[in-house]
Amino acid sequence: MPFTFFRRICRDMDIPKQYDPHVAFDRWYAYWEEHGFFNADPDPAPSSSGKKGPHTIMIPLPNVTGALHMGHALNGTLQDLLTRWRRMQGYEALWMPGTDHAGIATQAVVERRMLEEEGLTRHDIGREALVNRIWRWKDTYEKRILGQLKRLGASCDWRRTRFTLDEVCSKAVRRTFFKMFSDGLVYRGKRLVNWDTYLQTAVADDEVFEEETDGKFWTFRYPVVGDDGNVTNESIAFSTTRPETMLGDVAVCVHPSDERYKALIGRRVRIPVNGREIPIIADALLANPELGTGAVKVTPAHDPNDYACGLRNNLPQINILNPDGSLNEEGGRWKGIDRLDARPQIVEAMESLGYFVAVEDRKIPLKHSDRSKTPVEPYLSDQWFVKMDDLAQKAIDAVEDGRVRFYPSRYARTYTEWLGEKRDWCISRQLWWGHRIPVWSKNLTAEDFRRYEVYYYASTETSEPVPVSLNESAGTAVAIFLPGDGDEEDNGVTMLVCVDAGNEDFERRLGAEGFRQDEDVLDTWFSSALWPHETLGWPNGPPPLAGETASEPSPSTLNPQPSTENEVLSYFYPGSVLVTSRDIITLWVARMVLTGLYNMGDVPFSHVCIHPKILDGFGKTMSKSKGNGVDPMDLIDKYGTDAVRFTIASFAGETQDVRLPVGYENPETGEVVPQEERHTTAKPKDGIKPRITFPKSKKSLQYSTPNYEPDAGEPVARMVSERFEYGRNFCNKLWNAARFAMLNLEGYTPGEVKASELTLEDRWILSRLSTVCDEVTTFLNRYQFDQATRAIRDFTWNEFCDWYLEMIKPRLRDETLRPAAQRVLVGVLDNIVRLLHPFAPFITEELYQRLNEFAPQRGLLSPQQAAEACIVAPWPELPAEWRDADLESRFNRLQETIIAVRNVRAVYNIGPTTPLKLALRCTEDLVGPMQEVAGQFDNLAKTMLASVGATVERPTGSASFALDGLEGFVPLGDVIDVDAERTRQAKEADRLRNQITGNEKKLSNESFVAKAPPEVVAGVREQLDSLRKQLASVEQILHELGE
RNA sequence: GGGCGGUUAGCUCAGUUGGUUAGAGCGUCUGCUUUACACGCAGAAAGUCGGGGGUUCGAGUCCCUCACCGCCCA
Repeated sequence: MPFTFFRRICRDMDIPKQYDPHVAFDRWYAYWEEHGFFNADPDPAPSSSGKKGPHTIMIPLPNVTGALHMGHALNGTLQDLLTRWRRMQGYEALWMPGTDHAGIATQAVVERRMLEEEGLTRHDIGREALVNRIWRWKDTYEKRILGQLKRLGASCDWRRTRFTLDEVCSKAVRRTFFKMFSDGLVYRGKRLVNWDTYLQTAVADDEVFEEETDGKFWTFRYPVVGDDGNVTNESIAFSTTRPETMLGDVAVCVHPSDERYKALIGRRVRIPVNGREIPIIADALLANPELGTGAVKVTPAHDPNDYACGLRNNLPQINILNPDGSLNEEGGRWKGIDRLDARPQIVEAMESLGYFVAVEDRKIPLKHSDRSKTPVEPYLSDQWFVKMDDLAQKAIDAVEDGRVRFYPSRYARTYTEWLGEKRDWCISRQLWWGHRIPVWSKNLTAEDFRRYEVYYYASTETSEPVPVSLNESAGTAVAIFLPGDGDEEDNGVTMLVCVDAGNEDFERRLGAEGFRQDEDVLDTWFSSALWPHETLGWPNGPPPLAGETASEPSPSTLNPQPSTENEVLSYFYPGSVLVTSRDIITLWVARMVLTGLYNMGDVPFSHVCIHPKILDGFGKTMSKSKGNGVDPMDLIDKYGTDAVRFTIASFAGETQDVRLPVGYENPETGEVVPQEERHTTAKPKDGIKPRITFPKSKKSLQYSTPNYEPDAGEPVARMVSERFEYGRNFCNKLWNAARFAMLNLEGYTPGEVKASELTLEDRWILSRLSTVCDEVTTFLNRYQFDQATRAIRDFTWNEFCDWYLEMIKPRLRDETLRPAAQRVLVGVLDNIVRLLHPFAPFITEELYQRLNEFAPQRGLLSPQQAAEACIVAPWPELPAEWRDADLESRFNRLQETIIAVRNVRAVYNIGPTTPLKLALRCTEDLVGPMQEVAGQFDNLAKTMLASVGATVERPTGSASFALDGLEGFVPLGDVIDVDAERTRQAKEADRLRNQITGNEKKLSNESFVAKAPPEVVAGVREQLDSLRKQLASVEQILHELGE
């Protein structure tokens, strides 16, 4: 058993001076997993278990295309932080892990690699073989991704890990599609898409990027056709960057108010390269009289603006391209030639026909496919759509009425405005990797038609065809009928049948009858939209947990209602909060809400926490493909998980994205060179790979960039970012504070601490601790992670370590005072450790377990048995009565005094071991308190409080300071440099005078006194008073120095 | 073109509903092996809050405008 083993280690081993994150990771991650602390299950007895109920977070499923990057590390850290925090608060906290098949991205990566390494295309190996290869890729990366999450400390319920293409998710996808199809929400239609001619698939708008390319801007003329059908001398000129699209032109368009062309509107022109006659039309939206010739050609099938114009003006759509980018039969003599090769030939033809006008070079913004990096073509193709009007409206309502709330709230607008467009969702992708569209179709023969005519009439008797359920399949298949899409003139009727999951027999029967399943797969977002409920087992009941034997899958039935027997689903749905970055609010968040409402009748989560993005040192989004990315695993290697998490959490504020400048490190010497932009774009030149030069060690090393792989065996400079020293140093500080405490716990006994045993510093630290616990809870409630980290860090370092620990040292050396000091110390430390656990789980578990060894019973202020582990220890909550503003301000006065003495020491360059004396002149009410803490002057400033009182005289040869209601004198004898001291005091006097003038000005301003709130005016008066007193003291000091 | 966010110390960022002298970490400078910590301790220097205009007794904070950077949508 690892724990008893650890007990032994603990006794026998000294506590090292430096925290070793790797040791802690190895020890505790396995321990947590073995004890099942990550597992979340429905609470069978919610009324008596003491649990606060469920807290559910669904991971924004990383896609299996590649490894995780800094963005994922931030995203994962925040989710784990929330999960651990809620778990400690007593919620049944579920963090659901899983990965996404990421259709096009993954297929493209595998295809590209296959082509590079083996020279094969997907058409060479076929659908099944390609899909098998992608599954192997998925297995590799899924493993890697889950491993990365674990190294980040993720406390996911790994038993519930899902993959969007696994059986559970597939059934949910299939059911949703079937349900939507049955409800008439899914339809097939033509649409202009971004066509990747290389991958031969449509790519979504967010999968294309624009790049300036060198292009040409041609101007041509089309001759106007006379009434006799022959071309006239008149012509109309237009410009284009893609001359080949002339083959698909269906009109020439001018602005209705353009005087130059008014007379031509309604007449016809002839396209010289194919002889087609097309009209000249007027359309104010498309033609801009200010641009070029003012006339534009209209190619609805190959340009989005022209497409819209075509719809407005009832123009035909002529597709001129084959899927591979070559021209089809519309290309005439260029049929079969790639459109880019045909382009110059068509220009030449126009020129020889005499219709060429001009050409100029021009930079053209051209859309490229993110996946293949080749230019995309606007292309008209058959696609499947989901009708958005009603679904989108319900999802908008859910945000507007507050059932779903965005943090920060401004992001709600991104969501509602996008959904408000209610553009139908194109859900088909021409890919092989994904959920195949479960629709079978056939152009019905006369015999087929007789068999299905009942359904045909049922479906088409209404003005708009409705889906009808087929009796042959026990209601698990529905059909719609469309006008035939065969090539023949009279092609009758096409029947489309959508089949629910689990009806393979019926699918086979359809196949036997000559029905063919749609080749396309569904958009990846269609399956990830179901993530919040499909992972919990909608619609077939709780999925088997990994490691358990799978139960028989329940038979699929046509039951559009959510299963009421699935207690996992009913307990954990709806989720609590979705944590993500803003770029997928529309693509994913909106669609999850929409499908959640559709399938479950309820929103998938009540909060959406939008966190910043991590940018590189130049303000660019970090990505592996840009070469500016930092691998979080490298950072974890170097700084440790706790440090990376704590630093990352400190980034996560509400306002903006975070720049993360990085450097390259020479692993041998540790020398770091800051990254420059040229490093990210450098490419091998003449076979020589770029190197980073390290000026100090006079070495140069290769480094990894996406542009090339370092040579095998070469030492490689690794990427680092010194900002993570923030977290590392803090962890080490905590470690050593705990180390100090444990070294001083010798002889600790648990026991109640009586009020009388509490010293000033005890009361102060308890007051501060209580405040800080409350603040951190509040910040986390608002997802203000940066504020939470700051509150904890400042408290732990600047208050607990810098003051409290220093102040109790004398008591820990005193036999009689030690027991109470130990009890308060260990109690405070225990709270700090628990407070920090969600941020830095490993160091806190390590310390908590060590504390369990030294002081298994501890607490504020009466001892209790500590929890088995920090991960399941209660979240700190301390009495509000401990917060004492008055006491804190008295304590601040003490701190200020000590700082002033230290200042004297520093200014006069007096070593820390040289004892000093201090005389304090102060008001009567301060005499007692100052005498009480006299020991602390000695302890914290090596200074003896020689005298204190209202009438204390300034000893000659003293360095002095003046605080509010307090003057201090440090006799320095010969050490004092009178000139230096005079300069110092004169400077202080100037500073005070400036402020006094400022305040006097304010008070002499009548409108300030009249209009500002009275408490503000009073505050200024009070301050002025105090400043004047301080100035008087300083002037007195100066006066004495002058003598 | 529309929308959102940003511009505060050399760098990276905080700065609640307007109200004392604008903060932190890193870096810089000075001193320190002070029995938890040099991944540390004690000090110090450093900002015309992007420019301009306005509202107000009072603006880093609210309004207008311009410039630049980033993202989203067309």
